[in-house]
Amino acid sequence: MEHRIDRIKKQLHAQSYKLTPQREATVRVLLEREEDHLSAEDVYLLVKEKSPEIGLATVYRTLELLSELKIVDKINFGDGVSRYDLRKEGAAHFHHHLVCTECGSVEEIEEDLLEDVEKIVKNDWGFQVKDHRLTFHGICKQCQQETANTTT
Amino acid sequence: MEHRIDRIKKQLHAQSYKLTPQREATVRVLLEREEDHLSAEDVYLLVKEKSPEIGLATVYRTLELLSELKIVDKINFGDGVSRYDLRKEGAAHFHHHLVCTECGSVEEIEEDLLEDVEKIVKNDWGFQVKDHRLTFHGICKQCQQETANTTT
DNA sequence: TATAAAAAGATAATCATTATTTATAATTAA
DNA sequence: TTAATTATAAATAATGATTATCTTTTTATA
Ligand SMILES: [Mn+2]
Ligand SMILES: [Mn+2]
Ligand SMILES: [Zn+2]
Ligand SMILES: [Zn+2]
Repeated sequence: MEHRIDRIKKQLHAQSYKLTPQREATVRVLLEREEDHLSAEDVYLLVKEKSPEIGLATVYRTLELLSELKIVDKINFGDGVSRYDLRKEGAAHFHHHLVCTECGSVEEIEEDLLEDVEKIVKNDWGFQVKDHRLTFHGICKQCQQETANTTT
Repeated sequence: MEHRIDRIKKQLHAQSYKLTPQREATVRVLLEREEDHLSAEDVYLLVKEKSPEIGLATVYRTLELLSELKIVDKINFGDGVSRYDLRKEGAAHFHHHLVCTECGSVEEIEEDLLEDVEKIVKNDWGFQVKDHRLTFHGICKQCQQETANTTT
């Protein structure tokens, strides 16, 4: 945890931004809930638990800043709010998501899986890929099993 | 054009919805601007040119309905508005997009390209894929050339 | 034709996000 | 150190996309 915070601190300093107490509190929430996909409001409420004096606008500003620095990725699952997701340490690309249309669960895939596709995009379209967003919609393992059980 | 309209009419009827004049006008705009990625507001303004009496809420309702029937796909490029994209005829999955971070252009890829990835998702995660969203962010061919020209 | 249901129009309400304005904390120059 | 300068935060107003509501119109059905 402290190691990750230090790393992020350095990334901020490299662009001459400071890791203020409010920013640190926000980053800590993101680290603590790394496998979740929190909205700005979610982050705000969680930060408030430890730092009740923080303002919502500050959380928005911090998330915006962290997005610019590619420390977090902004993602949209189509439910009307943006969600913020810490980039995995040292990852060049954003990771992928499996969204279950039955139960709403979100699983993460850290493996790249797109090397071949990116080669095709490069060769056939002449497009130089910098990043990507890949989300699969479907039915998660658990929901499949539950359906199978109900049917039998 | 008329053929596509007929097809969509049947898809609506199959779910006991009607192709009202307002819905038809909306669908015609989507067909005429098939390679674009229009927001609800964009669609509204274009429909108004031919059918000035239509209301914005009706356009929203129609786009929502067409989304439910998988005639259009709702997509979000992170600029604060939802965009609506006609699904290619007979396509099982949504097509892919190349978004240029320099000029903002959006290219479409109709080829699937994800067969292998979906197999891995199925086998390794037990996730049954129903649909997907894949967007690459990067630099389009033209912008690359312009940069090259400027440099030389 | 009378009645019921579906859809549309008009517009108000909601709500996520952004902008603004004022206050506070950190840096820098004198 | 003290006085500017700058960066950041807090509070809150404004914006703008989307949704909800309420009334009217159109379409289907008895
Ligand atoms: Mn994630
Ligand atoms: Mn498209
Ligand atoms: Zn599930
Ligand atoms: Zn470009």
